Amino acid sequence: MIRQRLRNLLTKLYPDEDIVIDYVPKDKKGDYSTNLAFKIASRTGEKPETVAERIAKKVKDPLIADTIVYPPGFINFEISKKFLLDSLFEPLEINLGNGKKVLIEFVSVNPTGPINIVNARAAAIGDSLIRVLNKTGFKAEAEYYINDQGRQTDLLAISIRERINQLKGKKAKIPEDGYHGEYLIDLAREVDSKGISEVEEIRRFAVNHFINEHKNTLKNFGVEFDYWIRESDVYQKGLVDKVLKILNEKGLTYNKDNALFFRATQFGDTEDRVIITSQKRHTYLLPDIAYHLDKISRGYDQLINIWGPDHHGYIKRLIGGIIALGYTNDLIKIIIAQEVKLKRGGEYIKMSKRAGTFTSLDQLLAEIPKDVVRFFFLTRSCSQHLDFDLDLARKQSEDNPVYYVQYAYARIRSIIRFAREKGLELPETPELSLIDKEEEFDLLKSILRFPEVLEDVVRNLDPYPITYYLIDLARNFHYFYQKYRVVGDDRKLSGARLFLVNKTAQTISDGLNLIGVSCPERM
RNA sequence: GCGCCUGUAGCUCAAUCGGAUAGAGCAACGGAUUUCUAAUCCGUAGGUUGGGGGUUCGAUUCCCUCCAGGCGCGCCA
Repeated sequence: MIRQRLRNLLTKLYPDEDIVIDYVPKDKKGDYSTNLAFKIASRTGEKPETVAERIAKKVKDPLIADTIVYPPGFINFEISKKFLLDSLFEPLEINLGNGKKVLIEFVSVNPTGPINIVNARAAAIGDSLIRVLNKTGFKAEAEYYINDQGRQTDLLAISIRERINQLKGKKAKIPEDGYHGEYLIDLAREVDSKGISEVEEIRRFAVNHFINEHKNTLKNFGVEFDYWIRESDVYQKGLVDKVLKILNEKGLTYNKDNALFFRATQFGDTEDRVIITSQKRHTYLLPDIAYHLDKISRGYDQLINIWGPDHHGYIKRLIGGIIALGYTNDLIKIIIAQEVKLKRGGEYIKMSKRAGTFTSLDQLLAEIPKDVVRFFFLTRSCSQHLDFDLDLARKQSEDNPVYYVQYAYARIRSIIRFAREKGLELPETPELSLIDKEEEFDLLKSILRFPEVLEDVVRNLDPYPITYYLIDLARNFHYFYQKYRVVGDDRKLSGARLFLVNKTAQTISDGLNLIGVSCPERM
């Protein structure tokens, strides 16, 4: 990684400085730059340019072909062409994780209805993060948590029972805070045909039904989980009682109004939280803390949860619970994936699973190709709101940038097939010194930035820069392709270029794979 | 009221930890193919980065304030 090498170089010279390496704008000389001179000058009171000149003289490495100081104090490094060309031979190996074990829990939709579009965004983000982490030396696993106990599944079962009554023409009333979606009618029919009528049994059947449905939907979306953990498992392991005992012993609970409160305010929450209601029912928080204790005891170095924005108020109390058990708060990191707003007919749709007004991922995938959806979700940072206009989705899908990227790949594969027809195979030892055009080097530099993009993704735990990177890489290829031929009369030059574009295709393929998008050989 | 997120070209969005003259795509207009895929490329046009103040050598980025929008604030999850 070139950026890292430059960083190490400067860190050796200035061990106390936090070295930041940036890219140089296209109209300036050089490839990478640092603002180090500004930082030092602001402390010493010198002119940044003077400091920059001094630093520039000290930095020497075969990697650097030239060092240019730009007023008012930027130091730009031009990377040696030989180094750039030699880098093409190196396989992509990035170790940022050192085998660190990471568990990402995401989607975790309640088994009370289909997966909706908002959940799908989290699925795209989480799955991509897993892939990137595993590519960069972490050992990352994906987990899906199922709330198969508690009030929501009670309401589900009762709602289904009432739908059955309705089907039979009996008097039926779905509870106001129950599930009113029409998707339960078919399920009610199925439950009834199996002769199931007791609420507890309905619950069990319905929960399993939705878990299977979620598995299938996610599989169609290209997302697979290593573990499916049920809330009931957490109870069976006795972890809920254990957590309750610990919290009680530490004096972190108290009784008030017939309910048991957890002293969440001691951990920065705005108020203490009920963990056992006056009806002697556990709130979600208690088994959830227990569930996280389970995760921790399975030996992970880092836990990551991806939640929707409606849960942000929940962060303090959960992390509070984890700290209360004696762990540090940096063990867990919670990513809030901002909302997806659905638009139809120019108007926003208010989505609610309980009211039954939402669009499911299955419905979306029936309309829009998976590749387009996944790419689209990752063109926004996690923290950005995202508008999904269903009317325009189809139209937008046609000129979606994902095709721009895939097309570059397909073009290259076509070139490679063409070369083979002409008797030109991909050389193992190409004469890369024949590469000398500006467009060729722009493409080459773009390829070499890939690991740096992954480094950014890991640092911010946000995969969206990959899509922008791939568009840029594809663009650099298309520019090159437009101006120069790969397969021509000069076999050595053709071989070198074939090597370069093949590396491009590999990088595109790697990148698309990291965001769960396919890579067609022909388009 | 409190908390979180957002406001950048006509539209959808970038701008990497505070860097250099704020960039792409779409839409509009004008061009490019005897040769490896035209789902491509070139050109033209498009901006008071919501307003104001502050910190800084430097602010789309950080702080304050105001305006506008979304979401959350339960003994539901």
